[in-house]
Formats: sequence, structure tokens, C-alpha cells
Amino acid sequence: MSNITLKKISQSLGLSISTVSRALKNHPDISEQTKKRVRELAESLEYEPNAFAIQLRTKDSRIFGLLVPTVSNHFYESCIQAIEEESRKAGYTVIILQSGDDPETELANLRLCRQNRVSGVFACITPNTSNVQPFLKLEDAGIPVIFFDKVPDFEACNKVCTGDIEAASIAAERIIAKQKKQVLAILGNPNLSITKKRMTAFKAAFEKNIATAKLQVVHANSTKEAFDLTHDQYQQEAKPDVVFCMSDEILAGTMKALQLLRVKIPKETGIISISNGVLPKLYYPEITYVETSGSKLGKTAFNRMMSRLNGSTFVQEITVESILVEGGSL
Amino acid sequence: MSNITLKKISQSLGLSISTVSRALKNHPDISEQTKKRVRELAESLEYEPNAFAIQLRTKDSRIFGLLVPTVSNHFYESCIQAIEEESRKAGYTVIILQSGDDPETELANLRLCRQNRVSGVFACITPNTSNVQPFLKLEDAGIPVIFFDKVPDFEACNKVCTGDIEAASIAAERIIAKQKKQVLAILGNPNLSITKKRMTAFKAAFEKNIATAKLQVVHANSTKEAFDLTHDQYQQEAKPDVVFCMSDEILAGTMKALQLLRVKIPKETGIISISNGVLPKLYYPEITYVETSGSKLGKTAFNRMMSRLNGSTFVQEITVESILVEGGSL
DNA sequence: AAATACACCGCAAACGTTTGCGAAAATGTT
DNA sequence: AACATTTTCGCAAACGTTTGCGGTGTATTT
Repeated sequence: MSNITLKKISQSLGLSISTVSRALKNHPDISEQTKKRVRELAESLEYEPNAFAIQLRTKDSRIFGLLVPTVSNHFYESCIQAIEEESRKAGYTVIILQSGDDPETELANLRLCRQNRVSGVFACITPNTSNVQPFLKLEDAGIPVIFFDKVPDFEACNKVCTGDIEAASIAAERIIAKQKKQVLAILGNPNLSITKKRMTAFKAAFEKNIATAKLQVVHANSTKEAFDLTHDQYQQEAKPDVVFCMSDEILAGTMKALQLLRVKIPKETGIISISNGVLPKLYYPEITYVETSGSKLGKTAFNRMMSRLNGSTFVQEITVESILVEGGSL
Repeated sequence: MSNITLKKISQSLGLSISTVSRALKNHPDISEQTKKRVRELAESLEYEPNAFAIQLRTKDSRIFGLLVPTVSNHFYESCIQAIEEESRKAGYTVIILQSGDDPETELANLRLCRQNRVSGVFACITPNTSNVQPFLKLEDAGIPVIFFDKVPDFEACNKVCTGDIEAASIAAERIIAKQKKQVLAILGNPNLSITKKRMTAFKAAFEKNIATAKLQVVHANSTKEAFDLTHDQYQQEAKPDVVFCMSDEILAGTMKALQLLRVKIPKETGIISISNGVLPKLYYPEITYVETSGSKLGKTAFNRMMSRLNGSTFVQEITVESILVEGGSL
């Protein structure tokens, strides 16, 4: 019933396999008449070329591997969506592999990429990935690896990241411009490089501006912790008059606590965060945030991949631009 | 440097290709000593079998195609995550294809599946998919197709859905049990079968219970519309004392409006929704909801796929059970 | 009329694997 | 010592495609 091959078509038509193959590819060696006959039969038989045979023969899989900790994450989603979409348009198929933040699974997924002879790998590594060697080996084998978002410290590799420093600076300067006095900054896990960058930049902005504001920095490893921290802080005597949330994870906890305490926004306290924009728009008033667009990041990563595939060999660290999106929370 | 093949290993060792192949697969025909030699060399050379050659030869791709409108959606995410995870554990690779709700793209993606000779297809179709023939053709070719969540009306196919009727009934009965008097039900697009089912069931529950409650049903096609509707309703004289939101999309709009109006929950109004659980937990108090677990649905779909792959031929429509998750909103 | 050009097509090898079958070597049985 | 059995391995075909090369036949040029 199914599984039509070039061979079958060639036999039905009394042609050779190679002629059929060339006819389908519109090769100039084949007469228009023959092409027509072949195309029509192929059409009616619903011939679909066997991707495996092609890939085996041509060694060009036109498959990208996409390694992420999880697909269930506002930010990754939009990266994934962008990368998948662009890739499809360019004739590539994407296989998405989730590590679940487990380095072992990540390694297994990487092997899957090798076995499938992918044309390239997009990788967002887990926080626990200590060894980037396996990734570099792919590069050695001529397979481009584009790290995105969570990237290794290792220098000689292609990275596409959000502008952490820029984003935090923008947020800080916005707070300063609003002349806030009591600033609460809730950051994530202090071991993560993203946290370090954002924290440093945030602090630096305040020091630079000889600000009179009092700045308090705390760390939350989860939404729950952010909730608790916020809850505590806003029950003190000297309440913050603005809070900076480094991520969606934290913003979610903070907002929940503020709802519980019925703190009025922006009257009693301002809020600003860094986000891709989905979460901030769920609240009223909408939260003012510095946008780190996953979709823009995805596209940038894709473009970088393409130029690698087209011969560019140099390594590069790209950061995507951040912009301030005004809500009513500040 | 790379691309080690059985041939290369066999030459280095003075063995035949077939012996190497069998040794690596622990075939009983091969002596332990030989196996050891082969394994060690393969290991040190970092041999990775060429998936294409295997698939070409064995005709078993061990690849699943996963068709979704978009990957950026709370519910799909968790389905995807579950399907990907289970598949990986079972030795299958998943390729995720997004249609963007465009039937043409969906068709192209389906062709991609055929070209890649997938072992099976998970499909969540777009609202505009009118022709299921292409899907059925895959079935004819022996490739199982499991529809999930958004499924076609066509009967003779495998479907795994959320228990729309059950979920709406549970929500309605919960409202009745709380003896609410003025019920506002905000449902989605009335043309969608999911809306019809949930609406019918919701209404039926009230009629059955000779409830004294006044029930008002409205439709919102977007978060914005839900926002506007809620905003209007809660400025009327006779405010609802409970609102039922059919989906996350609607809940988001409703909550935003209630925040704007500073309506106290659950004192002034109760809220109950149908959700996979992410959104309801963002608010304080957390929203009481009937859980339609994407992850459970994904697993169910996967299991159905597996039994199809193991020979089961009958078609089946499965609905995954819904449970009530208590928040503090009712 | 011979030589040249061109249009059209087929042969066969190659990609890397799996696997049925047969062969050689080792071992066991009388 | 002759035979039967078992262990261990290699040969070769097949999966479906692409592509360099060569081979016809017809049309064009000298």
C-alpha cells in the first residue's frame, strides 16, 4: 500500500532509478516529457522520499538538536518556538531534548544528537553542567554548537545570551529616575552567573548615581522563597517603596505576597522586573519590566547557526538587546 | 577525526564488519574475547552508530512526530514534556512540529513525519483543520496516530482528551455546594467543541439540582474580552458572587479585572476555573480549579501509542480523569 | 559525408548498517 | 581415528537514495 520508492516508480515507467531521481529533482539532463510522466506518477502514488536514505547518502541530515532543561518555561518556550519556526522555514527539522536539569540526561541527549548526525546543536545547559568537553567534541567534528541563555563560562564557544548587565542597569536606572528611597532587590541563586551579572550591574548603577536610595539585596531560590521574603519585608516598619525582581520565578512569589498583604501598586510600592513579558501582563496594573525576549534570542541563535553553517568559523558572544516595557507598576 | 564506522573498526581489528556489528550487540555467536576487543576499540574511538543507516536497514525509526499548534501554551507544554520524557525513556526520539494554527503548515509537518518514517504521530489539531484524511492515510500505512486534546469529530480514530464534561460538572457542583446565588460563567469561543461540552455540562448540573442560583453565561474569545466582560459584570448592581472561568486564557483576564476593581476573594466573590494548575497558583489566594493535567494526558497518550505499537488495533476514545484542587478562592 | 555537438538516459558504486546462510576451526563423541 | 557437534566468524545482499561517468541517438556544423 505505502512505501513507494524510486525503484517502484522506475519499474512502472520502464525507466531507470537514476532517471526518476533526476526527473524529480528537475535535473536538466531529463526531458520535459519524461519529467512530466514521472512527476505525475509520483504525485498519484504519493511518493515521499525516504529521509534516511537521503541522509545516509548525502551526509546532510538537516536536523538540529535543541537541548533545554525543560520545555515548560515561559522563556524557553519562546526561544524554542522561534528556533523551531525559523528552522522549519529554512528546511531544517528540530528535535527537542529535555534534560530535566540532569547532566546525565543532558549527556545522553547529546549522544542522541551525534547518532542522528545533526547539522547543528542549540544548547541551553543545566546549572550543574560542569564539563563542556562533550560539546566541544561536536565542534571538533564539524558540528556547530550554539549555546544560548544558560551558557558555559568557557570562552572559546558561540554564545547568545540575554543582556544581563544591560537589563539590570536599565531597571536600576529606572528606579533611580523615579527617586525611590528604599529599594528591595530580590535575586536568584547567587551561584548562577546570571545572578552575579545582574546583581553586579544593579548595584553598580546605584553607586554610580550617588543615589540616596537605600538598597537591600536578598536571594531567593524559588517562587516560595520569594514569597516568604517579600512577605517578611513588607511587614517591617520601614517598608520598601520599590522591589526589583530578577526573574519571573521571583516575580510570581513577590506578587503573591503583595496580593496577600493587599499592598497597593504602584501607590504603596513600585515593582519592576526582568521578564520575557508573559507574566507581567497577567497582573493589574501590569508590571513594568525589562524585556529579555526569548523569541529574539531564538532568532539570533538561529542566525548565528546559519552563518556558522555557511562557513563562518570565528566564535562570538552575542547579547540581545533589552528594552523597557512600561506597565503601571512603577 | 570523527565518523567512525563499523568498517573502520573491523579493519583495525582484522575482523569482518558483521562480526563487529554482532559483537557490539552482544550476539551469542561471538566469543567473549572478541567482544571485549571490539568494545574497547569502539569505546576509545567513541563510535556512535549511524542512526540513518540503522533506520534505513531496519525500517524502524524509533521517532515520534508530535504535532501541536504551538509550544507556547501552559497546557501543551506539560503534554509535550510528558510525551517527550516517556518517549525518551522508551528509546524513542520526539520531533516537535508547530503548526501555528495554520492547516497548511500542519499538512507540511505531517509530510515531514512521513518523510522521516516516524513510528507514530501524536496530533493536536488546529481549530481550522477540516480534513482528517491525511491523518487517516498514515494509519492506513500502519503508522499509529493518537489525537490528543484538540481532536477531530471523526469517530474511528484514537483520541485522548480531557474530561470536559466531567470537569465542568465538578466545577458546577462545587458552586452549588457552596450555595452561591449569582453565578457568572465565562466560556470560550462557542464554536469550539470543547466550549460546547463544558457549557452543556455546566448548565445541566444546575438544572439537575433544582438550584435556586441565577446563572449567567457569557463568551469571551480572548483574555482581553474576559477582562472587559468581568469588568462590566462586577460594576453592575447585582454583582456575581461566584465566577466560573473555563480556561486559563479566561481566568487571566478575569483576575486582572478583579484586581483592578479590588474585589476581595473569596469574600466578595468566589472563583473557580478549569486549568492545568500553573496559573491558579500564581494568585493569592490560590484559585480553586478542576485540574485537567496535561502531563497526565500526555502519559495516557503515550501509553495508548505504545499499546498500538504492540499490536492493539482497536480505536478508543479515552478521557483523563479530572480532580478538584482546592485553593482559597471559593 | 564525416565530424562534432548536444540532448537524453542507464550503469554502478557508494553511504553504514543488519542478518540469513554457510564455512572453518575447535571440541566432543564413539 | 573417524565422525558429529558446537563455537566462532565471514560473505553478500539488502534498505533507498545520489551522482560521476559513459553510452546511445539525433541534430548541427564543416
